[in-house]
Formats: sequence, C-alpha cells, structure tokens
Amino acid sequence: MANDIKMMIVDDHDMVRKGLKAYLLTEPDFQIIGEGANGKEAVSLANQLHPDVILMDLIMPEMTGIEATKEIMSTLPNTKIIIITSFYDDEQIFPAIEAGAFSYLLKTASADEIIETIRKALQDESVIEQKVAQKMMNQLRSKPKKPLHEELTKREKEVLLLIGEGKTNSQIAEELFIGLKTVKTHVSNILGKLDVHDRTQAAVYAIRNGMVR
Amino acid sequence: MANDIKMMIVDDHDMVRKGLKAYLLTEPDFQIIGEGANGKEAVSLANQLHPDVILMDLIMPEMTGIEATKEIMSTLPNTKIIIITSFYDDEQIFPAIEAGAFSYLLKTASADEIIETIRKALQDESVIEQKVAQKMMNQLRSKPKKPLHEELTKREKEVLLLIGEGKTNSQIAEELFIGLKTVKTHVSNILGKLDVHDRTQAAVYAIRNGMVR
DNA sequence: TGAAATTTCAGCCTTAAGTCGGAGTAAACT
DNA sequence: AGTTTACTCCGACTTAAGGCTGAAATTTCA
Repeated sequence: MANDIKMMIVDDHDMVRKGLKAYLLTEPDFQIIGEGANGKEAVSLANQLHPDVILMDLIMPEMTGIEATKEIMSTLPNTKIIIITSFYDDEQIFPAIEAGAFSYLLKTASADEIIETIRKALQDESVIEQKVAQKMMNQLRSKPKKPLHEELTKREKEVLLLIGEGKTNSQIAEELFIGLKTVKTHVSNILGKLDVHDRTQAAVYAIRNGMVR
Repeated sequence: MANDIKMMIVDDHDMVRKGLKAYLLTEPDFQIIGEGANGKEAVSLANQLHPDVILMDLIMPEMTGIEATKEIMSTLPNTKIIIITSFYDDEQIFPAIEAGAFSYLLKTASADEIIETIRKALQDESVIEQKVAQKMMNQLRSKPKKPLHEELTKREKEVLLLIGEGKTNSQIAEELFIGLKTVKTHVSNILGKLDVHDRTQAAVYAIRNGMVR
C-alpha cells in the first residue's frame, strides 16, 4: 500500500535479519523492502530503494554501520536510521549519533520496543535505550571534563596501538624510529587523556574500544 | 511426537533466538522446548528439560557459554551442544571444545548449514565452520610448542582475570586477601605458562581468549 | 605572519614489576 | 606412607614504567 512504512534491515547475521523480520511483520503496515549484510550493501540499496527507515547493526565487515550511516545521510538526509546493536559495543553511541543515526537500541530490545521506536522515529522522536543512556550519563558524570576521550593525536594512536599489542616502550621506540624518552612522553599523555593509570589499563581500553586488532 | 528432536536455544538477544527459531521450525521434526538468555538459565533449563541439542552463544551476561557448556556436560554428557557465535570472537574455539562443545558455527551460517549441523550432531559427527577451522590451523602453525596454554590453576585464573581488568599487583593482593609477594609469584607463573613477557601481554591474551568479562 | 598544537628529546626521581632461589603447609593422588 | 601439586610467603636484586619539569623543532591553522 502507498501508506506502508518502507524499511530496510542491515546486519551481517542472516539469522538476526530473520529475527527482526519476525518482529516487524506482526505489524500490518510495515513493509520490508530490502536487506543488506554490510555497510556497502546498505548504501547502494538505500540509494535504489529510498526506505523510510533503516534498522542497522554497527559491527559489520566491509563497511561499518557508522560509515554507512554517514554516507546515507549525506544523500538521503530524511531517512530515519535506527541503530540496533549489542550491549558490548556501547561507547559507539556518540560516533553513531554524530554520523546521523536517529535512535539507538540494543539487540536485547523486545518486539514492542522496536516497533515503538520505529513509529516514534517517523514522528521525529528519538529513542535512546535506557541502559545505553545510563552508561552515557555515568561516563559523563565520572569524567565531566573529558569528552569521553580527549582526542588522541595521530602519533598517540600509533603508540596506543602498539601498547595494545603488548609492546614495551623500547620496542615501540624501535618500531617508530624515535627515542625511548619520546615514547614515554607519548605514553604519559595517552594515560592522561584516557584517564587510566598504567599501560595495561590503556591496552584494555584500546581493545575494548576496537582501536586495536 | 516422541521422535522429535528436542532443542534449546541460548542467546542473550531475543531477536537472534527468534531468527534461529524461524530457521529451525521449517523442519517438521524439530521441536524447541526452551530458550535461555544467559549461561545460568541455560544450565537450569537443561537440567529440567534434558534437550537433545543446545544451540548456544558464547558471549552472554551472568555466565558465558563456555562455563555453561562445562556445567551442562558434567551432568548431561550426552547433550549435543552446538556453539553459534559471531566471527569476532573466534579464538574461543579451543576453550569451547575443551568445555565439551560438539560443533562450532558462525552466526553468518545459513539455515541449511545449521540444520545440517544439528542432524550430523545427532549422528555423532562434529562440524567446525571452515573459516574457524582455518584460523585454528594458523594458530597451531604459529605456536607448535606449548599446548596453547599450559593449564592455569584456579588461583592463577583469578589473578589473570584481575590483570585483564587492569589491576595492579597490590590491588590484586587486597582483593584476594593474599600478600603482594604471593601475587608476584602467581604473576610470574602465569607469564611463564602463557609464554608472554609482561602483564600487559597477559591482559591482551586474556581478553582475546575470552577469559575476562 | 603569529599563535597553538604536535612531536621530539633531556634529566631526575619514585615505585611497580618481574626474576631467582628458597621454603613451609595442606590437599590430592599413587 | 610417600610424592606431587597448589598456594602461600620471604629477601634481594634488576629493570621497566611513569611523574614532573623544561625545552627545541615542526606542523597546522587562523
């Protein structure tokens, strides 16, 4: 029908797409016009099909949900993109919203929550899952100064990457062709910016935030 | 029916469970007798329901799939546990098999693959996804010496867990009510067994192998 | 062009981390 | 009973890590 809501589902797990479909097709006016398994597919499908709503996962091969969101928003800014991801990659929420995502749900959400989120999105109301919002608040409360992580410089990211691989300062110095003292300076700055107390915590942080691998 | 295959699905994402169900209920003799959202639920449900097959995710709150697998295998050793997890937590395969998992699939698997894997499991044939098997081979090739990790003792695992959270030796000592020297001894032994040179590498190892979180 | 940020490096100082060797106790296995 | 394994702890020693201060060269950007 003409008034049906046209939606796309983007997730690299076929069975998650099947599950979402099972959720959504209980609503008579919901129509699923396309499915994608990664960000690239999402972009090209969106440009062909012009969906009203896109349900999108974040972690996908080829192109992440965040990159895809950015691209889609640049050509189809009226599309409501709803991120549906797992509890374990929170922290991604700020980049996601910055990229243009409209709502942010967890995969643990119930059918009703998802359906409600979609309907609200069409009326320009954002939904951010309580758990995620809570985490946001905690993060903001615990370090009111730093914007989550004070942006690391390019060099600092390189150093952090090597820390996350378990390298020592002198190994890092060799690898980057700089002095040991310089590495120490970078490490000190990194620890300060990430608000952790030693390299091990920095490594944990780096891994948990997908800056390594 | 009496000859139906009784199955349980364990995953913390309701929509993944829905998707799997959609897959499985296309087979007339498949019967889903229970669903669980974490390892603890899996254990108690399994003890009540005695399923033939359990489809289990690895990363879950409360109790991981690996721990749950161990517990279930200790009381119901004839249960076929099939791990269905995402591409991003490979490396887990050795602990999973050690724990008693029978087959190991990725969430990207198709309906046919999953159904086939279940039928083979009932005939005592294991299935390990090709991509995963490939990674296994690579890992074995790169370190043929140690049996992947010389078994850590219970205490050592506790210590490693805390290292993986970025704790210092004295913090660990306090938390476990033991002396600093004792912690150092444990750390030294852990580093030796894991064949790494410092705690940061140990933390990375622990995270990558799912011993933390 | 001038200001600000980044990258590089130095010295000094403190402490956490890790190694080595030794040792006692309790529990588990043979 | 005897042996092994795990857990606990000690002392002495070496080194890597990290804090603090200061500073020069380079790049970036307004």
